[in-house]
Amino acid sequence: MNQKFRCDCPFTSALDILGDKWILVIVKQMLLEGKETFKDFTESEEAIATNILSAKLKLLEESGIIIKTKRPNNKKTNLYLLTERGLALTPILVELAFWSDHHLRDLHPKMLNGEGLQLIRKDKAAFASFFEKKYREKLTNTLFTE
Amino acid sequence: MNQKFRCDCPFTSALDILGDKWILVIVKQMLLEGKETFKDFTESEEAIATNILSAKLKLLEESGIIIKTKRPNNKKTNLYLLTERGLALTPILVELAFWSDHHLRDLHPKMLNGEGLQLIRKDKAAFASFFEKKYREKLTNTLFTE
DNA sequence: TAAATAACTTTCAAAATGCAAGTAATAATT
DNA sequence: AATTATTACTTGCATTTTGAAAGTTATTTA
Repeated sequence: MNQKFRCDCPFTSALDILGDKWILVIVKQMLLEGKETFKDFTESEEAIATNILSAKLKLLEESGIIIKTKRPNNKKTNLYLLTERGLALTPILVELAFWSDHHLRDLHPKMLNGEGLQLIRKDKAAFASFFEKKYREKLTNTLFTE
Repeated sequence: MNQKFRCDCPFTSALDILGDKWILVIVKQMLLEGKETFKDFTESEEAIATNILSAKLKLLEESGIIIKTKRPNNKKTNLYLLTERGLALTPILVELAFWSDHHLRDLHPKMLNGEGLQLIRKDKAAFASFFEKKYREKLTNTLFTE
C-alpha cells in the first residue's frame, strides 16, 4: 500500500496522509491520552472499529508516524509509539482544538471545556511542549526499562 | 444533512468537520489561490470531481465556513467566500504545510519549495496574517463595489 | 490444562468517492 | 432574435472505503 500524492502542494500532501476521520484521532489518543496498545484504542471514546484501526495503524507505520514494538517481557501485546515525525503533529492538533474552541461551540454546545483547553487558549506553545515533553519521558521509560 | 459529532472532544470534533481529503484543500484554494467560483475549483491542480465539489461546498456552507453569494451584476456565477470561521482555519493550514515541509520531503521529493514555504519556516504567524489580510481586502472589494 | 486476553482477519452491508454524461439557467455572439 | 457558450450543477453507475459483527491465532494467567 504505497502512498500516492495528488500533486506537489505541501498543504495537499499533508492531507493525503492526515486528511481523514481517524488518523489524527489516533495520534491524539497516543499523545494526550497515553494510549499505546491495540486494546487501548478499541476502548476509546471514539469507538473505532477493529478493522479500521488495524488498517490505520498500518498506514501510520508506513508513513513513519508511529513504530510498532513490544515490551521485552511480553510477547503478546504490541506497543504503538509516536516517532519524532508523529510528535511533530502536536501543533496541528493544538490548532484544531483552538479552532473548535472558538468556532464550533455554537454547533456543538456540549463540547468539553477543561483545563487543557484553557491552557491552549492562553499559550498554545506551552500546551504543545508540555505534552511533547511528557511523551518523550514516557518513551524513554518504555524503551529503556523492562 | 446535519452534522453529527462522535463525542465531546474538541480535537475529534474539529475532525468531524475538517477530517477528510477535500475540505481543507478547498479552503486552501480559496485563501491562497484566490479561487471563488465553481469553475475555479474544478480547474484546480487537485482535480476535484464536480459532484464531490458540490457536496463539499454544501457542507462548508452548512458549517458556516463559507458563504455562497453572487456579484450584483452577474446572475449566473456563484461566489463562494470564506467567513471569519473559515479564515480562522489559516493557522491549521500553516501547521500542515510546516509539517509537510519538515517531515514529508523524503516520502515526496518533488514537493514544492517556494517562497511561501520559506516564509512559513521563518515566521508562521507572518504568513498567516499576510494571507488573512489579503483575503479580507479582497472581501471588501468583492462585497462593497459595483 | 483450561480459560481469558490481545491482536488481528474475514465477511458482508452501507456509505463515500469518482468518472462520465446530462440538464437548466444565464450570458455572449451572430 | 436566435444560436452558441458558459456556469453550476445533478444523475447514474462503478469502485473504494468504512463499519459492525463474528471468527482466528498466539500468548498469558489461573
